[in-house]
Order: sequence, then structure tokens, then C-alpha cells
Amino acid sequence: MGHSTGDERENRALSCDSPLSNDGDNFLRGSDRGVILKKGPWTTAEDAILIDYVKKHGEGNWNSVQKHTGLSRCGKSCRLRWANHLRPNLKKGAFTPEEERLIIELHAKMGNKWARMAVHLPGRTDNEIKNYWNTRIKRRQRAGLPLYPAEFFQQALPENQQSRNSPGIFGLDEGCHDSLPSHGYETPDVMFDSLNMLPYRAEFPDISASGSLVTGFGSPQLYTFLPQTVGLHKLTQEHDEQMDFGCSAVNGSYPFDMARNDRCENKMSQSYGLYLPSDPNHTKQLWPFGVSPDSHFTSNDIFSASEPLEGAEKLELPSLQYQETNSGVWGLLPFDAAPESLDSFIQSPLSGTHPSHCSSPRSSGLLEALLYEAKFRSKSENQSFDKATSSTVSQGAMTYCSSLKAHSTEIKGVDPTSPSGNSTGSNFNRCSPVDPIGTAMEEKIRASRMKSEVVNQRCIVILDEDRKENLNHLDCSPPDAVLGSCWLEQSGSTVKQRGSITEAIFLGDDLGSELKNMSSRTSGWGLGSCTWNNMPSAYQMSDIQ
DNA sequence: AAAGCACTCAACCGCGTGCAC
DNA sequence: CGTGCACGCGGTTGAGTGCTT
Repeated sequence: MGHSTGDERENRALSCDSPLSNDGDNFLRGSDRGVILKKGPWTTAEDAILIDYVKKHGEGNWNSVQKHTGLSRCGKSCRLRWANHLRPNLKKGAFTPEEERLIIELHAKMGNKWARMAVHLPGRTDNEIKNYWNTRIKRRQRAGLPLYPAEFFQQALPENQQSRNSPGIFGLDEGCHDSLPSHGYETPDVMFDSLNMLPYRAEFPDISASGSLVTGFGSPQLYTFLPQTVGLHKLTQEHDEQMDFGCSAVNGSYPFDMARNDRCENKMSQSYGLYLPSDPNHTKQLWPFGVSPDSHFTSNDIFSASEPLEGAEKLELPSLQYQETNSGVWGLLPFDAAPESLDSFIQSPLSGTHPSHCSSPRSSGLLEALLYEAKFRSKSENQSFDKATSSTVSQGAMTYCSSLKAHSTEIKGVDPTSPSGNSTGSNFNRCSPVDPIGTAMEEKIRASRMKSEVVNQRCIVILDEDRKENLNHLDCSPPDAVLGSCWLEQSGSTVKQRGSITEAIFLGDDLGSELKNMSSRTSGWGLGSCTWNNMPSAYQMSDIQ
């Protein structure tokens, strides 16, 4: 468009990092050298000067450009001009469909990591991609279209997954298919290479979404990590766009629809991330449920909810956030599901008592994980766990974590008659963070562990040995809920609490600020995040009474 | 034809990081 | 260890353009 090098606009002031004093509308004067630096569109003459300079001196040392060439541009501006417009092999023009597809994939994988995305798009700049993406978001938002085309997910699904779990792991219902998170954190590195998503490695969420998104949606981003419980070891993330939790596990849909649409009103959302502290660089491929690429799981394997997994050592833990559609309430999972219905939870829609605008035949990934683990634990009661040796703590491990946004006022609004609402209130009553790691809790854990059937699951155990003191300082009053996990060590047929959970997620009244403070103290990356030690397994607490 | 609006995108801004001193 | 600088990155701004009314 007409932003080339309009000389008529070339006199805007430029403020660079160097100390400058405004010398009028169009120039800034460098306080040290008295050099007037220009800002605004570049002229062809300036471009020529810069090109000539780079030819002679190479890239870098941008601040010396002005010194050597007399160009009235700060180094920052020079670098930007060169990188985005002047450097060779830049590809101009509209993105090709293939590039667009790649951008979608990369964004799903990386979030708003434009520079990293640009690496995969030769000739394209991060700025270009960023602009494209923001434009695309706005356009699709306006059109009420899903951010990620449904066909994209279908393509991303292996054949067997599509056939078995159509519409796929993302729960892309008709009209509820806008998902893949982008969320600013570079997180789940969901690999879409060759349209085969690989498990991701989670990194920290970049809480900030693109400005347009934040503004447009009126909510921060929301990220979701969902364990792929059926058929795939795939995870995905939510970011950049508000996730519609009306299409959530609570209502029998995947919490992936982050499209803004009228059916699923957006509410506050939050981003959380996960990573393995043992891998501070987050460079390792983390496989959900301990499934590694070279494990016995193949693309053709169905991740059976009835079969235990073994060999899990480092596990990428999903976090989940969702929101109840109508009330805008951040709730918990429908733990009240009867145990016999667990399978159906996985395979079929949730109870119709919860109106969903985006009903899906499947539950959220976390729900699936919960249900799966419950079932898994049940079935493996006398199998994998008992097979474990005393020193082996990784047998039959399956780990997940869920993160929920804490909004006390929203929590209050939970319909107590709804599964989520019920769980929210009752969870706390049964799982008070005041004594999150007490012996009683451990007993419950143990008892829960020994139950072969998961009945009336209430919450994931929240235990935080390291933070116990902190937690005890919290003045928690019901109805609050704590959601998190604890690591338990398996030793023979018994399971005992082993380590600490480094994070916990709290829901409920009076916890907000305290928890935020605590979270900031303890995690550095915010309430709701989960850090997992290299522990073998986490146990969901079921039937905490 | 003109005004208004939406869209696009180049460029700016602020911040974080790495490095040298 | 602190400071300053260079650089890179992501978010934001705002002018030009095109479309609609």
C-alpha cells in the first residue's frame, strides 16, 4: 500500500533509545552529538544510503550507520528498515495459501513469536507475519469465523483419529471449531510438521495477547493444554484469542473454541503455562502421559483409557481453563459424574443439563485426562502399580495438571446444581487448602488411590509441600477450591506422597489477592501455572470426602 | 464527488537480553 | 557486580489507501 517512502511524511520525529531531545515535530536531536535524527517513512535516497552502507560494512553496528553515512536515522530505525524492506531475498506481496497455512500452524505452535515464525517463512519478516496475523484475527473475528479453520484440524488429525473421534481432538464442532490457542506463550510446541502434531514442550505463557485481541475480546488470552487421551499424544494450546469456555468441558465441549462468537460469550480468561523445571531451557520434547516418540505408542495406537501407561518419567502437564458458558463462571470439571459414566464422558457428550451453545460429543482434554486416569487407576489397581518396583516411581504414571483461573466473584456464581458449580463449591469443602498436605489428606489420597472406582470425583489434589506454610497462612474460607496435583510415589502396592507440588491453583473467595501474591512469590509466572518436578506420577484425588 | 469508515502496513516504542567494560 | 550499549522482539501507532454510502 501506500506506505512506501512518502517523502511528504518523512519528517516525523523519531525517538530512539539514545537520548534525544525533541527538536520540533519531525526531528529529534541527539543530545550527545547534536545530530538531528529523522523519523517516519524512508525515502529512496535514504534506502540507497543504507543499502550502500550494509554492502560495505555488513549488517550490525547499526548505530554507526549515522556516523558513517550521515544518514539522519538512528540505528534502530536503520536495522528495522534493512530487516523489513531492504535486505535481499525479501519476498514481497501477499502471502501464498501455503504460507498462510504455515503461519497458522506456526502460530498454533509458537504463539506470538513472530521472529521465530519468520524463520520458517523465508523472505518474510516478523513484522509482516505479525501484521498479517493481526489482520487475519480481526477479519475472522468480524466474520465470526474460527481462527483456525476446521479443515486445518482435520488435516492435522491422523486418519484414525479423525475416524474414531471425529470431529477430532480439538472438538471442532460445527460452529465450535475455533480453537487452537495461541497465546502468547510459546508453549506447547505443538508440532504441525507434516500435519502431525507432536507433543509440545510448554514454555511460559506470554500473558499479553496481541493488542487487537485483547482489545477486541476484552479479555486476556487464555491458554489451554489438553492431554490427548484418546488415540493421540497431542497437545495443543490456546492463546492469543479468547477461548470460549462456553464450549468447555463443563458443557461437553472442548475448551478450544476461542473464537468470539455470540454463542459463547467471552469472559475473563487467563493464561497459564507449564514446563518442566528439570528442563529449564524447555528444550526437551515432552510427551503427554509419558509417551515418548519412541515409546510403544504409535500414531496408530489408541491411547486406551483402559490401559495403563508405563515409562512415564517426565510429563508435560496440561492446564485447563474453562468457563461456564452462561454464567461466565470459572468452574471445575463435572466431577459429579457417576463412575460408570466415565467412559461415556470420554466418548459422549456430557449431561444435557448444562446448556451448551457449542455442545460437543467429547469432553475437554483435561476431563478426558481426569476420566482416563480415574479409569486407568481403577483398572490398573492391581496391575501396573503393583508391578512397580520399590525404586521405580515411574511405572504406570500418568500425569496431568489443571489450572483454573481464580475469580472469586465468578466462582460465586456457579450454579450449585450444575456439575461444575457443584464441584466448585464442594471441591473446596473437601479439599481445603488450609491444610493441603496434612495427614488426613494423605489418607484421603491413599484411600482414593485404593478405590477401584472413581466415585464422585471432587478435585485434583492440591498439595504443595514447599508452599505448605504459605498455604496455611491463607485465610481460606469456603466455598473455595484448590486445584492442582500432588506427586505421589509409588512403592509396591502403596502410594505415598512423595514430593512437592510447586504450584497450586486456587479458586474461591478471599484467595484472589493472597494467592496472586503467593503465586508471584512462589512461581514467578503467575497464578495458575504449574511447575512439575521430575516426579513420576500425580494422583488425582477422587472422592475426597 | 465527497465524506466516512475500515483496512493495511511501515515505522515507532518500550522492554528484555546479552555482552563488554 | 554494576553500568552502559547494542540489538532483537513484540506491541502499538498512525498515515495512506480503498471501499462503501
